[in-house]
Amino acid sequence: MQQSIKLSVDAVVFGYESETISVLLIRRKYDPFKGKWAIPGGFVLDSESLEEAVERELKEETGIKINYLEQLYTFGNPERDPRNRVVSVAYFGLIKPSAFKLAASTDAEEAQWFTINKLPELSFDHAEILKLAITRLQAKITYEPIGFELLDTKFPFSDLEKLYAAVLGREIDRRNFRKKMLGLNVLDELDEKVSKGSGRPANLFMFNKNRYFKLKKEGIIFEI
Amino acid sequence: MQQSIKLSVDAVVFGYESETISVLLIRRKYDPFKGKWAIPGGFVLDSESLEEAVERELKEETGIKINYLEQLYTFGNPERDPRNRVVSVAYFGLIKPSAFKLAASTDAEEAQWFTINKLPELSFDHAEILKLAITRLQAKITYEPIGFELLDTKFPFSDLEKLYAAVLGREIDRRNFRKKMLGLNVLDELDEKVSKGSGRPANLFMFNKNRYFKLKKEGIIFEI
DNA sequence: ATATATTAGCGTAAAATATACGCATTGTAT
DNA sequence: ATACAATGCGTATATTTTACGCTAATATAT
Repeated sequence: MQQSIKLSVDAVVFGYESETISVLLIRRKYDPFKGKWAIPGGFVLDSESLEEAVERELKEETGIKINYLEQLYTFGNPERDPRNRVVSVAYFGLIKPSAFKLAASTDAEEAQWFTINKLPELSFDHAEILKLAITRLQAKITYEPIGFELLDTKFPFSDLEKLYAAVLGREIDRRNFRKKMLGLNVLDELDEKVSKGSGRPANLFMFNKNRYFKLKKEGIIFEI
Repeated sequence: MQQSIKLSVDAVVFGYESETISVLLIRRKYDPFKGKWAIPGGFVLDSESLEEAVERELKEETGIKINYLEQLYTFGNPERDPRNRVVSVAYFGLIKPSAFKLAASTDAEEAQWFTINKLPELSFDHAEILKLAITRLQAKITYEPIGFELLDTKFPFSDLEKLYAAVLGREIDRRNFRKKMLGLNVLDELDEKVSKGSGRPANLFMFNKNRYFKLKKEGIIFEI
C-alpha cells in the first residue's frame, strides 16, 4: 500500500484576561496562506507522540508553555489543504495569564491574541476548528473543572464567576453560582484578601486538585 | 520534511440484541496479531475522507452498512503498532438488528459479535479504544437520541427501556423513564400493537427525527 | 467626617425536576 | 375461570434549581 497522507497537529489555545476569552493565532510565514492568520500547528515527527508534537510546535511558534491540553477532533477532508493531503489532529488548550504576557512579547508580529468575537479571516479549515473548540470549551467547563487552568493559582471568587460568564456568553447569578461552586468542595478558601479598586475586598480561593480527584473517584461529579 | 507515518481508521460497532450490547470484532488474517481478534479497520486511501474509509473497511471486512457513525478519538502513541508508526482515527458506530443477521452470516469465521462483558483478548491498543467507546456510548445516549439507531424503526416502549438499562448497566424505573422519554416529545405512538409471549400487548413507537431537529433548533435538549 | 457607590457574601422562599412507589389494565397460559 | 405477566397511568415526597432580598466591607466623592 502506498499512502502519501501527511499528518499534522493544530492547537486552539484559549486565554482569559480582562473578562474576555482570547485565542492565540500565528501569521503564516510560508505558502499556502502565506501572511494569513492560522491556528498554531505543524507536522508530526515520526518518533513523537501527538501531544509531544503539539507542545513542540507551540513552543516553536509562540513560546508558550501549555497548562491544559486535550484532543479536540481530527480533520480529514481530502480538500482541506489545497496542495497535499493533510490530516490534522486538532487539540484545544488553556493557559494562565502569567504565561500570557510571555507569549505576546516573544514575537508580536507572528503570534497574537484575538478576542473570540473579533477574529480575522483564517487559513485552511481553521475557522471550523476554532468554532468546534469554542463549543467544546463551553460544554466542558460545565462538567470538568478546567476553568481554573485559565485563572491564577489564587483568585477571588468573582474572577471565577466572570470567567464562566465570559465563556458561556451569558449572565450568571452570583449567589447561586457561589453556592453551587462552593458546594462542590473543591475550593480552598485562603486567609488572604485582595482589594482591586472600590468595594469590599475579596477572599482568595484555590482549586484543590487532590480533593477533586478524590471526589471524582467516589463518583461525585463536578457540574455547574 | 520526510514523514513515514501511516494513517488508519478503526470502527467500534455496537449492536443490541436480546437485552445485551455487543461489539463487532474481526479475526486478523495477517501479521501483526495474525489470528487474533481486533476492531475492524484499515488504512485510509489518499483520495477518500476518513468517514468514507471507515465505511469502506466495514463493508469489506464485515459486510455491514452502518446506521450511525461518529468520530471517537485519534490514537497516536508511537508504540501502538509494533512494526510501523500507525496513527489511527477511531470511530464508533451503531447498527440496527436488521443489519445484524446480515453481518453474522457473511463470514462467521472472520466477523463475530461479542457481548461487551465477554470480550476476547484484543490486538494493538484495541482494548483501550473499546473501553473509551463504551464510556462514550454510555455518556452520549443520555444527551443525544442515538439509542434509536440500535432498535428497529418501530419498537415497543419496553425495548427502549431495556436498551437503556443494558447500555448504562443499571436498572431503570420503568414509569419514570417513560414519563421522561415521552415528555421529550420525539416519539410518535402508533396504532399498532405487538404481543410477545405473555402479558399485555404493547403499543409501538417510532422516533420522529424531524421533530427532534426542530426542538433542538429551539434550544430544547434531549436528556435522559 | 459623612454620605454614597461598589463589590463581596449569606440566606430564604418558590418553582421545577427527579425519585419512589401503588395500582388498574389488557392480554396470554393453564 | 383463574393465575400470571407485562403495559400503562397517577400521586406523594425529596431534591435541585431559580429568583431575589439583605447585610458587610471598603473606596471615593462631597
